[in-house]
Amino acid sequence: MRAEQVRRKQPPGYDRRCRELSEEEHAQKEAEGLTPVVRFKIPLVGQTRFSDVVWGEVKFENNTLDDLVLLKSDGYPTYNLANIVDDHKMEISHVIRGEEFISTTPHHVLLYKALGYEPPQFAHLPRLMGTDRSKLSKRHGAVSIEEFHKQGYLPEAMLNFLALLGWSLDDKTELMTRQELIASFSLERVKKTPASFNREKLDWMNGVYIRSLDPEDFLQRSLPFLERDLPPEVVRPLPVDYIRQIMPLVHERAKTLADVPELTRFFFTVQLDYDTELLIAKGMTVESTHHALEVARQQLAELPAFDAESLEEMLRPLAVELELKTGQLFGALRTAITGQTAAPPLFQTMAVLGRETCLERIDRALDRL
RNA sequence: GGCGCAUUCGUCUAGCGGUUAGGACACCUCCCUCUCAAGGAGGAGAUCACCGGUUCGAAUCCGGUAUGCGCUACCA
Repeated sequence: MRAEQVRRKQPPGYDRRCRELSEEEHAQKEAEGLTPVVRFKIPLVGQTRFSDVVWGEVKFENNTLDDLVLLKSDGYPTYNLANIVDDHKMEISHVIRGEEFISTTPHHVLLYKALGYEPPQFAHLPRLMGTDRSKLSKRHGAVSIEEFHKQGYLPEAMLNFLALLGWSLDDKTELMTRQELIASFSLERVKKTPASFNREKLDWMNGVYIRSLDPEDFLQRSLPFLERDLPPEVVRPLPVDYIRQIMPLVHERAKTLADVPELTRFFFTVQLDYDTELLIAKGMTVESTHHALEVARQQLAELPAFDAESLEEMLRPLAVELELKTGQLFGALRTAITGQTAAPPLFQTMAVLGRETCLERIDRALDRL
């Protein structure tokens, strides 16, 4: 019947053919072996209205409502019936659910009344959509909260971000703690328009929350990600005391906890893999780079204390001595020592890595040139 | 097809009759600076989907159009 209606471009739905069966007709159908369902006889005229915290006063014409099934042919109640009875028995005061239920709400209201129940307060929330305005689904952008956790997002950042989907406090407040959220959230300020996920903004917000973590907390939360994502050749268990020295160097550089392994990888791997070209800073040649690294290597080997401060006190004058810009000398050293052109501050990085490792890496860079 | 809802900078949004249409992300410039970040200071970016109407005055109220979305099960 349904297919037929669609084909004829008729509104699909129950045609009420059995709404007014007589006793005889009823008996006859049963004699034919038909197992009936029980439907809700919706009033044919008038309108049903209810007030929704988000939607305001909502009004539906009764003649657009169809006679929904209350009891299935197997005798079990449908969701629509069970839902109402259950909510009533549980003394539910507020029904807060997705906007897609707004259309069936008048049926529910009518049912509450038919059963002599007092309808609860309704609040229909806007749907969440993907960045491209498409519906969020498992195969399209949407991920479970566990998935976000795996991707390195902090629970407190997620809570803050999610709260802002479909709701806002005012025209400027964005960052709110859990307590502030609890204190200021209100259904009245929830909007009807579908909210959509802005991943870039989530990344930014997560970064804000990561930076607000105290060092030890950041370390503890990062550990599982390091265990999971650092290359397999890095020996486990990971040296926590060593990591404790590394973490402050990448703390403000991580947008997610999942970034941490990538940002710190060179602290753990023995073999650095990089393009030799990267050693040669702008305005320099193979020769000048080789010379600079050689002199630096020699002085580093003799430096009394290998800490960040001493390193800086030694390397800055060296740049002048070599007639190089600091960026040129430091750039060459950075690539030699980290294998990257973008990395945490050089002196602190060197201090954490230690003299032996730094010298080895410079030697290896010299071999390449 | 029917019913309902929505449409404001690139993006997420504030706004509920009178605002220079506010904020955030992203972007650009400058400062800081050994790179990258972070931080600071600026900048650009919106004829408020379109067409009418009401009003002294409309992003805000009312029609219509367009587009998008939801619902339209013997599923929950």
